[in-house]
Amino acid sequence: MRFSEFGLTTLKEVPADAEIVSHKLMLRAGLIRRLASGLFTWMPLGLRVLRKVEAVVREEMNRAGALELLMPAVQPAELWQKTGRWDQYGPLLLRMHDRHQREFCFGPTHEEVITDVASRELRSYKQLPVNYYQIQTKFRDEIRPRFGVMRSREFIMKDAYSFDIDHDGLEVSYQKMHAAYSAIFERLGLEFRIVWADSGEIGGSKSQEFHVIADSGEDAIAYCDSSDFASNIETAPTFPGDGKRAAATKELEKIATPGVKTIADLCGLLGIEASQTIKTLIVEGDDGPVALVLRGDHELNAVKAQKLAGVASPLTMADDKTIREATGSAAGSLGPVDMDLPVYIDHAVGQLADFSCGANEEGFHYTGVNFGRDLAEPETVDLRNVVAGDPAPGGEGTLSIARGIEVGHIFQLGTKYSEALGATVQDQDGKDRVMEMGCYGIGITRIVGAAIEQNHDDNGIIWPAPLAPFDVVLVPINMHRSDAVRDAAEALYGELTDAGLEVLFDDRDVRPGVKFADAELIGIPHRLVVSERGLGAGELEYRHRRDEESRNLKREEALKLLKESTIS
RNA sequence: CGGGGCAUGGCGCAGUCUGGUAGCGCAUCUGCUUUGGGAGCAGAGGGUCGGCGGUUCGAAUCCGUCUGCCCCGACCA
Repeated sequence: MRFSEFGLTTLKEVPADAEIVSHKLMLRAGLIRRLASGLFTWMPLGLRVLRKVEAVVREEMNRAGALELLMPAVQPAELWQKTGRWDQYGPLLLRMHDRHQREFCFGPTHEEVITDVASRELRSYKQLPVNYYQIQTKFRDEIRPRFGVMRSREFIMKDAYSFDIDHDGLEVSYQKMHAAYSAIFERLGLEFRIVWADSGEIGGSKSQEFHVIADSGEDAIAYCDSSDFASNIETAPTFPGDGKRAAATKELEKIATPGVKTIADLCGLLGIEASQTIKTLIVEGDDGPVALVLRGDHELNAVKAQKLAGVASPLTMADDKTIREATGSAAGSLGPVDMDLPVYIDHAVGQLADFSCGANEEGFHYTGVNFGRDLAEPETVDLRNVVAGDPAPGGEGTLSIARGIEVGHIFQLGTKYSEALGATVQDQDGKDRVMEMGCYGIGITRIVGAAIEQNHDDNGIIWPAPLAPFDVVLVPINMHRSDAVRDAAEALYGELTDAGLEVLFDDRDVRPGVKFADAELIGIPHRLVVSERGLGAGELEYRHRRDEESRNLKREEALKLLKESTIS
């Protein structure tokens, strides 16, 4: 491709709305342009990268025996009503009407449609197992689209769905996808981690996420430094303490704490650590409000809390009025002592002695609170997010926390959808059996952003070879004044292209600095410079995007190196 | 959806408080010079200042209202 014909516009300055580095670089390098909130056009350069991701995903899915098909993006409401998700999905689902006022949605995912397809297509256990996949545009009307392509409303997903006769079969299909996903992210050159996850809205039992490790990631993941345990922080468990609680040394004392509203206020006033305080949160419950009690320095885990008996799901914090009616006090002065509500106490709180908490009276707190004396001995539950240093499951090692970008997710769905939509096959005995399903997603567009988060420097993007929009950028110096340079560059362009390399030939009549800056910004792995100086010595200048320095190579050496390093 | 902020040539911003002929940088176009790390000089084009309504002799500026966008919280590939 000749740069002069490629229509690429790069930016020196970044639009003010870009927050994270991948978003900025994607705009500056001309990969994407924004149309509206959460909607992006993939410009020619960006589309080349997107196609590379798709190609790798497609190859590995095919290798794993999955069958590509393509379902409609627009789906009839009836299917969603049958599975109950028409009502459950809420505003995330983009709904619309056709001219006959029939209801449709723009598919945010395709469990309903694929299960309908499978129920019509699959008759016999002999047709199983089968795994259908597609690469397609989805739409989710996200509450808050952000970070460019990382969390857009319209995005491209590879979604796959497996059908098996029984759970053992599902396990096999699931493990195949586990292996295929690992192969995909390996090939894409990404540093990733597989973590246990909550299956959330989609439903089902077993579920794992594939995270690209990056500080800008929206998810926190907990992993063990001495075992292979890794989990989304949503589901990483905490454990009851060893029961060795310190003995009470202080008397219960009620003290005036005017104006104290937060844990930080309380610690400041009393000169104690947050870990010696507890906080009491009031949430909506099935039969009135419920109190959740955590150590002052810990965070509530919503996924865990909403699974507790009597707690409303999704988790909803009670409003001020409800709190006042239920406790007689305002948030900021709450505590479990003499609290007349169902109370759940976190494991870590059960380990405390001589702690401080609100007195359920505005402007007053207790200090020297102890279980077994001021409060009943607690039955504790797992309520909080793990923190670095917590013990890992299995009893060995401790947890560390990292940030991750979720680029893939695999689920064992079981029969939730096949049951609802009557997707059955006949087994060996001629009896109808509901098929066991798995579903497997990869965020194609998100991968592009995630790859940049992991591979960039101050000058721009550094594409891993399998994602690069071009293999080589060919930079002639002063080509428009030197016939020798022009001829040499044209010849190289032809030769490299004929050898099957994807070459970006920067034939623009601009100063060398501009070409170098653009080449680095858009992140082409190999750079070959043709200059009069080098030609005199029979040499070309080669530099890899990751190299510090360039080196001079004989023409034939350079060609050989390029041809060898880009064989895929 | 709750809380905060922003909206002025393609992009980044100033001007708004204190109403009086819309400005700067980048980008674009023309010419000359320059040519190994985002060139210099000279010139040019491009904005009904987000929409609507109001106050005023006069509104980018004041008031009202609507819309869009961004950031912080609950969702997910």
